[in-house]
Amino acid sequence: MRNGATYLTECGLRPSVQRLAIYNYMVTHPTHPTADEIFEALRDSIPTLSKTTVYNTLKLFVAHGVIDEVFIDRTSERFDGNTLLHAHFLCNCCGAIIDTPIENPERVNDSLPHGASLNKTQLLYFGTCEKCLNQPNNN
Amino acid sequence: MRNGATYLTECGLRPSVQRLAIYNYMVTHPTHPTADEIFEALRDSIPTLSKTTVYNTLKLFVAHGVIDEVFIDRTSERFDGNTLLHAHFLCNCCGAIIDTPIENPERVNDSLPHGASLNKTQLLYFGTCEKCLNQPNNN
DNA sequence: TATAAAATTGTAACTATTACAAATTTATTT
DNA sequence: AAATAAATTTGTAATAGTTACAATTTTATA
Repeated sequence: MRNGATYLTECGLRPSVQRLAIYNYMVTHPTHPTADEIFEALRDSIPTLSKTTVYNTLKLFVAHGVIDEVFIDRTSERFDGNTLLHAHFLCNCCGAIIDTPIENPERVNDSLPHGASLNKTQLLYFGTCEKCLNQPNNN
Repeated sequence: MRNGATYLTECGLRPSVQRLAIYNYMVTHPTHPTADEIFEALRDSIPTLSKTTVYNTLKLFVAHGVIDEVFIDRTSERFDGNTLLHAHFLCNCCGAIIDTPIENPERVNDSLPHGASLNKTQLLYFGTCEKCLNQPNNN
């Protein structure tokens, strides 16, 4: 596992206590957490932590390519410590966001508009996950 | 072009003046408008129109499959009168949302999680459109 | 025509996010 | 080491999109 402080420094960001905690939370929780979830998770270990800091830091991380934002949930911003290309599946039943590898990554950007330059691709699926399908109550 | 009133009726929705106006706006404006844009565009012809009605109607349309919601813009809900599978490109420069055909539609759902059932797919691109690339000021 | 159901409306509330200025921490210079 | 400057964090208040809700209006049914 990559050293967080070193990595933030490499990305041009000073590895403050808050930034490091947020970064470490992201890489150890591949659950696409919201700012509020991160804030609640870290406030015990950093009692002075402000929610504004969490928002600012996440935005800063996205701007520096440290993390990604996933647009799969309109109710809250969701962040992803894994910046490598992969697809996301949102289960409409349990709300889980599941990562999946993209089967044909060399083809996923074939549908760009003519002449456009590309910064980011998101392949999003919405449906019901296997677990929920096997729980008869939920259907 | 499909008759709006007939289509709404087929979808189990009463074709009120408001619903018909919103539906007609959607099919004649493939710009992925927000609720507010639709409200502003229709308030002249329907002076009593309420923004709540626009929101409610759009949500109702989505629930009945009359239109889709596109998750490409986190600042506002964006709606799409074209419910056939296609990709979306958001230009970070001018804000335009461009439709593109999906080149290999038979492969776009290959990356589903194991055992999951699929309701909807969204293939989103973010970048700079050809027009903005050709305007040196913006780069 | 009377009654019931559906749809619309306006206001107020809600929630996620951002703006901003003050306070704190960290780095740099003297 | 002390003083100064820069960067970061913090808390509060504001913003904006969306929703809840109850009242009103419209449409359908009896």
